[in-house]
Amino acid sequence: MKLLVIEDEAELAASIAGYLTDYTCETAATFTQALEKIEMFTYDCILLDLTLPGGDGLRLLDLLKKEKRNDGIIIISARNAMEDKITGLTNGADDYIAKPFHLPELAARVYSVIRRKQFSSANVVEQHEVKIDLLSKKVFVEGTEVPLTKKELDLLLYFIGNKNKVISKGALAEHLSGDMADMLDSHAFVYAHIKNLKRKLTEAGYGNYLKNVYGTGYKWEI
Amino acid sequence: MKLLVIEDEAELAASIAGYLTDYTCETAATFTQALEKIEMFTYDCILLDLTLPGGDGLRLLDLLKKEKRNDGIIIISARNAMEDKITGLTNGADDYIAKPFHLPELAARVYSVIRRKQFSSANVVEQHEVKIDLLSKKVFVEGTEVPLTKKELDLLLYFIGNKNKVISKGALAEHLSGDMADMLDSHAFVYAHIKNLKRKLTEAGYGNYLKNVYGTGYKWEI
DNA sequence: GGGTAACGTTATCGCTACGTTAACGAATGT
DNA sequence: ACATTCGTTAACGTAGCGATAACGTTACCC
Repeated sequence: MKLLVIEDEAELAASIAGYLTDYTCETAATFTQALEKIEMFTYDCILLDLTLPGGDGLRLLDLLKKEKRNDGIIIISARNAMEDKITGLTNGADDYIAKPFHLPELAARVYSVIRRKQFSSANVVEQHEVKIDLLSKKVFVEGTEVPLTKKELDLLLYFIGNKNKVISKGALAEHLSGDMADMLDSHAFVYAHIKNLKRKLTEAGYGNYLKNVYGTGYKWEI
Repeated sequence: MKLLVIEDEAELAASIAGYLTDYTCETAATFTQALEKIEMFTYDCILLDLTLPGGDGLRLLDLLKKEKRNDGIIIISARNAMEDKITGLTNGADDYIAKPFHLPELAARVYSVIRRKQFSSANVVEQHEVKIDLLSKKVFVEGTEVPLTKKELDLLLYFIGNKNKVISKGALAEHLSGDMADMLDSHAFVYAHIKNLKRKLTEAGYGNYLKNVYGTGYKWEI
């Protein structure tokens, strides 16, 4: 899996590349640099920062679509630039994430975009003894169905997409509620969903792979 | 059941193939590739994108009809290209779907085309204890007729064509009204038709296979 | 190593969003 | 004009959500 991170803030680009270790990440810091890479290679997913020095990021998007490329595209942009969001998505971007964002959140979106792209093989997600049918929204542990609520399934997919990485409670809260503000809030409700997810999985005979990291967050350790 | 997806956007072709798991899907990305496949094999249904690189999609349609082939044909084309729709249908296509479309919608049309072809004389769809005569638009459960309205029948066929897949209320609303905008609206009317369909089927002694998935949609689980 | 404070776990519960159902006026077709 | 069907509305039932509080754990400090 190959990713291209088009981002002029070197620090941010580096942390993204460092976080998404399941993928091979390349980076581009300027418009021309990005153009060169895009014309040279294809990527499974392209992270595109719209505020790019040396050219408008949307022009890159247009280019990709005009060439009928099927690289997945996730727009990265400043928090309140809502117009960008709309323009970006109608122009063919697959997803959008607002700065500042949290890396697990980004990872989940990248995972989701890539999964959507390969709809054929990935409408069933398998991880160890867990099988998730994304079309019927059913979850199986060793063949027996485990009924999960929407939020529990959301959590499970989030963890599987970020396996072996510690996710902060705040990031989880934000992902579940879809609300940026929840990053700062109490997060207490996350406990409830984590608890229920763990309980349902263990009751179905699945080992406890969802572990707490004291003072930091949770991780799905496989 | 064999399908041919003639579509140059690889991502879209993959999504279609991945969604229509009840059929064996082959894909063709160019005019010549499509031509080769068509001349080599016959298909139960051919999905034909008219905006095809390397030749006009309508020429493929003409070819199929000149050879008196009876592969079912569904035209895929850009949303507002209404002339295509008319030309396509008068030239012998069996159905038409506008881009961008939703996969359940496509599945329903594929299902419908194949059934129509397969039972061109009898024209009967059977699913479990449900029997649908598409010509007289009559529905039978274990031999006794169940009078359904147009929308209820439409719903039933939609669900049968997308069995075991969760369909969002929005997609159902859009399918029933034929209006893209209904994807976002209140969808309240969907409740009414679902309720009536369920009532009529259960009153006729049919098990309840139409299930709600909380916060997500409905599915026909068989 | 006890004490303590911060963090994590778990069960309970009211609230809200969602879904169900029935009734009715609007729209449609014959 | 009539009957049928459609989609809106409102009242009701329910599942899941997230807050709360009581209880366990972990880490840290002396």
